[in-house]
Amino acid sequence: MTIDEIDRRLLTELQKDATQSYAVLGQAVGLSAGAAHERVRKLKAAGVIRRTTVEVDPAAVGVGVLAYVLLDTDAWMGEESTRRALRDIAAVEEAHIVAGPASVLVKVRTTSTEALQGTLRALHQVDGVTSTQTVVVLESFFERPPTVM
Amino acid sequence: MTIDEIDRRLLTELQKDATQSYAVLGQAVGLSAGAAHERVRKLKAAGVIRRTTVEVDPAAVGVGVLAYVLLDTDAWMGEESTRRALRDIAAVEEAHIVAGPASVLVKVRTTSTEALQGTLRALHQVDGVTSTQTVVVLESFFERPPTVM
DNA sequence: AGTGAAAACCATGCAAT
DNA sequence: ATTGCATGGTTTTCACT
Repeated sequence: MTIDEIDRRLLTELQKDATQSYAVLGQAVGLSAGAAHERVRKLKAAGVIRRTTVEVDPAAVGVGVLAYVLLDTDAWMGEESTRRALRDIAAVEEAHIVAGPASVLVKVRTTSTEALQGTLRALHQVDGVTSTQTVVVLESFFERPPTVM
Repeated sequence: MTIDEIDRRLLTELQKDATQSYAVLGQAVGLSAGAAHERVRKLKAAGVIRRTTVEVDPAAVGVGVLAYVLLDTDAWMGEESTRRALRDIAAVEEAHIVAGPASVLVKVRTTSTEALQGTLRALHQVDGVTSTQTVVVLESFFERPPTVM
């Protein structure tokens, strides 16, 4: 799908607040409500907008500990089984195959440092994982949606 | 704010799809539409729900390169000026103060590896930053919202 | 806190351009 | 592809429980 400047502005507006009416949204980008609606419909159909969701305060729902864990491995981790194993660990919020010394990077959120330890144990038990390096977050400056280029 | 089991289920439902009507949402948790609405209103007022937003496919909007960068520093980075300097770099999606060898971890998304290089230069120019270690993502397994505990 | 209903508002579909 | 309008559905409010 081809995205123009108006689409980009619509996406940025919706990232800020997806509860806006199409009338307001259209005004923000210089379009009628109907036209704004039609463009957003197409952005959803094309998968540019994956879903409408709520951003939850992690600490408020009991997951106040954040850490990034590098997984060193002795096997190729690009298989579906690896993906599933990581997805089944609820504390794992992101998982990426990375270039460089370690081969997998995961973002982990837990209720406590004790629970973090439990998650590290679970990560060690994933097939192919030989060791882990953990970076614990002390304070988050910000987490925001990707910039729409 | 105190969050009970019904709130947790509402939050999980809304993370999956925030366009659901309160009638459907209420049914999913065994509540009337009015009661579901009132609970969601309180969750928003208390800041448990930070905002309603759209999840955009990064590649579709031109930011297909993802990397994590560890910043080594020779000064305390917990100041507002540091926060601002990092926030002003559009490619920086997350920034955290971390324990361990490096003191700041940032998540970066760019249009190309050339643009990534430009972002690394910008990060080097932030006050206190002495060196950077970059981990480039080759493939993302998944990125999902935090689990509501 | 939850229910049920009324009123205002908005999304959605369509005819016209 | 955008506009303006009609309609059905949804949010929002309120009196009652």
